[in-house]
Amino acid sequence: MVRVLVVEDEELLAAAVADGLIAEGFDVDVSHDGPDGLWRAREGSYDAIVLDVLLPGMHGYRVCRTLRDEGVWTPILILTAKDGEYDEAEALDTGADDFLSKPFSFVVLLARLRALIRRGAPPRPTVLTVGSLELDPGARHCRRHETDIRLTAREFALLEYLVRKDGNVASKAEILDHVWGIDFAGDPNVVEVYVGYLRKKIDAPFGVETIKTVRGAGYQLLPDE
Amino acid sequence: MVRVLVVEDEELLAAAVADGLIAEGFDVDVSHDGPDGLWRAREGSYDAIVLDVLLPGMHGYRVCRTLRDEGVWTPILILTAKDGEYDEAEALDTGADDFLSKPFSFVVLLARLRALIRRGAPPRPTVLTVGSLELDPGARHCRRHETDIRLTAREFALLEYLVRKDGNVASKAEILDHVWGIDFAGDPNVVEVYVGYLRKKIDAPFGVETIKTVRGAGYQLLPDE
DNA sequence: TCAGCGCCTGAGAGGTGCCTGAGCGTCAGT
DNA sequence: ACTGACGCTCAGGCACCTCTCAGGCGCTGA
Repeated sequence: MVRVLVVEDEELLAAAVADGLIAEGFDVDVSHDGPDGLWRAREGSYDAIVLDVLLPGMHGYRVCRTLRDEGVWTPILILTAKDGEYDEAEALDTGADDFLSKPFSFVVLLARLRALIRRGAPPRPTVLTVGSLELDPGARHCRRHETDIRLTAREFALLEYLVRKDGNVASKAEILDHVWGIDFAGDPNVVEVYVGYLRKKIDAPFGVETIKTVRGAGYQLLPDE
Repeated sequence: MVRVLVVEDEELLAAAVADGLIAEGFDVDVSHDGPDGLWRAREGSYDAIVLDVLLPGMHGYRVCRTLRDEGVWTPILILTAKDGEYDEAEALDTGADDFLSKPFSFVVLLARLRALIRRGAPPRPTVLTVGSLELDPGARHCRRHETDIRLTAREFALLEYLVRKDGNVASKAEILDHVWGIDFAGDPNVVEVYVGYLRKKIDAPFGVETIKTVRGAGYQLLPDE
């Protein structure tokens, strides 16, 4: 079963596209605004996404860019009403895979969508590095200096968050929100505890100190070399 | 060095495109007719091909189709003077990866070409392999070390999904969505049970452990050698 | 120098996720 | 109807993970 997500706020157009795709044998979900589309797309279980640029709540380009930044590489086809050439270039630069300007014919949409799905989500070099530390969120691998490091789910999530902060300081509240979830009601001390676990695994064995405590502000991950 | 082949018979246009691409740092070869373009493209050492449809000697669509039939999956961008919508669909169906109708702007060509190259040539093997494990989705065959392995439909679907993940971790929810279908309402424990079945069939008899459990994240299939 | 606060850490209880064997219903072939 | 293969559910058990707690350390400002 091929699953497609259609993110489009114009009810009529969304319904038309969805019906057409369903008639072609696709399994279609429809979302009507940016944040909701982003949320669904994040689940990562779609084979392709049709994304409008003018969306309530969040611009299509931002949805696209956000997904790519989070390591979601589901093929994305951007729909836009503008047809200036630079828009097209811009769309592709945000990490979209294809582009179609309204008004478009359903036949073209279908052909392009099929081409995207046939091609599939390309395996990208998703490995994040900070100094000698390498993190592969897809494969859930972590290594430093050719040495594999075993991390638990929480440890990995925390480290990934710090890595994506790219050297900036992450406050404890921020970490709690993103790694533990906004509904976490427990002791904020967990963060300190888990930072401790991480230091024991990714710093201490290598004689480095890359997770720095910024007293009163939070934590930051710095390169070791 | 990124190598691009431009197959275009109009001298002026070919020169303009080639010069522009060279200025952008690409290594460009130009071919002026169909058979010659096909011949060069067959060498397979290009990262992308820009292909006109109206060519002396051989139509661009035939060049494209022939290459695909021969197993050459270099990304191809088709250029055409016609702009009827069905032409576009047709171009993509011959196995092209993208499509641009003349007149086009160089900025767009560049953006699209970059997108194609970034994406790379999608590997389309009929037989998937992970280490010594071979999987033929078409024939529904599975073997390891010359030994045929009998799998049930579900087991095969699950294994195929894991293989296609290419070493990345597949979460249980994701597996349920793709292998059992999004409307599956039963016990998520089935995944664990079927992973157990697979391990008994493809790992245990060969003394290897290729299906790894990533606690809190999912499962991943790794090569055995 | 001292008080106070923020951070670190070791120990441990409790919980969750995962594995497995047993067993039931269904369907196709005999 | 019998048999076997298949798909799935269920419950027990284990290992590991997650989080709490409390004592102690060290930085900071008065």
